[in-house]
Amino acid sequence: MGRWAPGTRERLQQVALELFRRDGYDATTVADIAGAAEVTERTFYRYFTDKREVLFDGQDQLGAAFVDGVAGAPTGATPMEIAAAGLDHAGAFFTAERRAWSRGRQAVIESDPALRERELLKLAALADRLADALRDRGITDPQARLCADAALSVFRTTFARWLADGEGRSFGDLQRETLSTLQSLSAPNQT
Amino acid sequence: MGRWAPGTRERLQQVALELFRRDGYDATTVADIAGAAEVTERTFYRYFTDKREVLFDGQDQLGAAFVDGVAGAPTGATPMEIAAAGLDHAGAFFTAERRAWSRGRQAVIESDPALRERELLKLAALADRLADALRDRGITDPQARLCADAALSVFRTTFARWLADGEGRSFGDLQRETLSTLQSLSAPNQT
DNA sequence: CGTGCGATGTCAGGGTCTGTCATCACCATA
DNA sequence: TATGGTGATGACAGACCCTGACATCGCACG
Repeated sequence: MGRWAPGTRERLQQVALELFRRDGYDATTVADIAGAAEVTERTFYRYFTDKREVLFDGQDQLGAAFVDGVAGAPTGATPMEIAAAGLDHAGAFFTAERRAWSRGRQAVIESDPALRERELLKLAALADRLADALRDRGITDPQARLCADAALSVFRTTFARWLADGEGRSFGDLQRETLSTLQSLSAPNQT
Repeated sequence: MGRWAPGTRERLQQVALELFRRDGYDATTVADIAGAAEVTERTFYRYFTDKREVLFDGQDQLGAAFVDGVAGAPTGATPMEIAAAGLDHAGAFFTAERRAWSRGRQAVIESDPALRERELLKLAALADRLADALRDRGITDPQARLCADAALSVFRTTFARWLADGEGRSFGDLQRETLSTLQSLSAPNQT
């Protein structure tokens, strides 16, 4: 391996987030980020395919958590229960310490349509992985996709609630609550 | 209104789709599209904010159909039934005659990640409109969002099945089938 | 016939992203 | 110590995307 200043990737990510928060995503050029991280613009593009991609990195672990949770679900469970096991397993990522950082990052993402677009693509990729894992559990195709989409919807909703929550409730608790809300959609509308 | 050759917008859209299919999205430049439509590149950007946007136009009508369907749903229905009314109403757009054109367009979209990204954004916007319509029907917020997402998942799945279907089944029939599949996700996994 | 207006053309320029080649630090080996 | 290989980085050049600013042209209206 090369022996240059290690952590170039992490430095770029950190600096990018700071600049985006301070000056806005659009007003920050890739040259700005690279300069602040003391590398060339060209080097930035060696680590990230995109200007946007610098904010979306490490979703692999989250996807793996989904898959692991699904694989570990008890046999004989309903499709939704299996997906719920994946959700529950992935929820461990969102600890109280990470919440402030997540909030800052999410504020940046929601400030620019291009970033929201990329976020949707990443979530779709997560849904694809989850659907694959469900198929491995014997769930056939229209069901696997619908179930994966529903699970990701629960995840997204929970994430938003977790960021907005002022009472320090845990991600897992919120997610179980959201999941039970989903189950009630075919019940008569509550007042 | 101006009196130049009318239909510039439509001409650009048609020409763009043809070029994308023939040469690929990435290999087609905006200058190519504009040239083929006999206008300037600058004019292209007066009609479409984006190179991608030329493929995504007229989703307003689809969103309006969702909203109308939701507004016309019977009172006392469950949230999911209300959303289903929106789905059913929107399904009328997808007639047998439009299927070949939809197939060609979808093939282009799926050929390039940037276009898939934009498609996801448009679908998310549809989900937002649907969620708003559900809130107007008195469905409160976590439910409205989950329900809208579930409905869009049904729509997406149905659309894919409709394009792939070789037996000429109608969009509406397929969508009702998909919807009932969704309802079965909390039932024991069928063999 | 002149004036106003809206669509288009023209031009300049910054930003994103890629290909290509040179350079440099480090490591292994003799 | 010297030498060569390897991988990360720098340095350009260039195509394409997209925008702002101003000029121009065709049509409508009085």
